[in-house]
Amino acid sequence: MALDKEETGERVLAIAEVLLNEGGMDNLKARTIAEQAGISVGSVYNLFSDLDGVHRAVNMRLLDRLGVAGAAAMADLGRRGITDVRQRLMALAGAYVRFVEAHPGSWPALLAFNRRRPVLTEPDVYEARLDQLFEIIASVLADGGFDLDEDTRRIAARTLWSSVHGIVTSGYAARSVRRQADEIDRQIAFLVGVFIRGLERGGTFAHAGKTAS
Amino acid sequence: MALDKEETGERVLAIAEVLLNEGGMDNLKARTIAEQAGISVGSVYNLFSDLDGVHRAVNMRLLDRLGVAGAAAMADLGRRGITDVRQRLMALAGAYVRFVEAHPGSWPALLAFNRRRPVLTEPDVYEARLDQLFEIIASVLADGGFDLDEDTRRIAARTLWSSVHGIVTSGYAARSVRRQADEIDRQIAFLVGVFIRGLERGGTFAHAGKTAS
DNA sequence: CGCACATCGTGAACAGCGTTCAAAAACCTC
DNA sequence: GAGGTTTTTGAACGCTGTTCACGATGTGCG
Repeated sequence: MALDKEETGERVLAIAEVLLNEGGMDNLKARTIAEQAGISVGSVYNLFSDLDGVHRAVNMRLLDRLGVAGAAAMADLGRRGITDVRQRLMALAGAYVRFVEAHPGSWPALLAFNRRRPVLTEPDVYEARLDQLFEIIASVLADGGFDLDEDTRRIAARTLWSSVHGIVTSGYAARSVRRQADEIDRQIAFLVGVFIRGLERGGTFAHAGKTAS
Repeated sequence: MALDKEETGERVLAIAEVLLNEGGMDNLKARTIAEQAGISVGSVYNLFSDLDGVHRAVNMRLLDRLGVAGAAAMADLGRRGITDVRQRLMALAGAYVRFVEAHPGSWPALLAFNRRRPVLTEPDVYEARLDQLFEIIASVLADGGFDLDEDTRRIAARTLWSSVHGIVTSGYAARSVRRQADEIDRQIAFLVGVFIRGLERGGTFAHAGKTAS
């Protein structure tokens, strides 16, 4: 008819993302996509192998957008001449919080998706996009004058990311909706504060992970 | 027949947990439960309102077991006369890691379940069980000689929990299966180390969560 | 014991889902 | 326009959660 294959694919992805965002994973239905895109069910399976394929593609877009958000937050601070480590880390965390808030259904769906398909979905692509974020965090830490070797910086960056991620996801699974934002902000501020203080003290962090048997 | 209602319910829950643990949420099917429990599909709906109801009940058992695991880890250390904060926090984190490893399907299913049903499932019961864990962490912090007021201790405990939780969940969604355990252990050790150092420095942690607009 | 009533277990039936695939339509190429 | 190729279609299949009339099973009472 009018649109070529790629264009229709983009439209399907846009529709799929809205569906995911509004109703979570359960809301991503082949028939709904087809109807809203003005194509038949079969055509959806012509463009993508699976509904999982559609979901994967949406997830890629989300990860890209998250990377852009993080880089933009850093660029913004750079433009304003802010180099304070705390402010930069808080800005990154804030960018993540805003990103999650802007994607209330599709981001949880991404997390649930990864949980459902353990390692079957080549994680290379996923991890590559996440590495971009780790790089940003690591570079902030590198500029903080903490005297960390590269390996420690790598662990520190990933630990920070995982922690913020945990705070946000635990926070949104918590009780009242009103207190969520407050609780998340406080925990993030606390985490960043403690983290910076801890790093400033220097010393080695290489302790074996083994715990009581 | 032979078993009374409650007993059959327990059997259903045991079967449901095995199903969840082996195949995740998708593996919890009414017909499978009925077949394995030797009852009819309708009877499942007689014992529980929904499949969600079954899942909720399984989740309660999991949370109880997690609480027991945490308390047991503390009791073990107490029995051995270990009062070092680092060791106690590492033991708690280790207990959580082992718990997640022991429930490779049902624990992710619990997390995904909470994500799917935002606040509809009265969170009171969930939160009450989690509060038990926060209490344990907070009491460890209280014994650490950190000079924290109660509110700060509360935030610190929840932040620690959320962070460890984030590390574990991010870790198991990562690339190679072999490196997962190592990466998780290293991040946890790093987090606990930095946290303790940061707390030891004292000072106030009350910074507004507001970031760059 | 017999009868009425309540309770409970049953599985066929329904609506909805992801996915497939023979056929139809559309599109090329000569 | 004919012949061949590609794309689109939607009916059909097997599976899912959930329901509900029906029959079985218990329970209380005269």
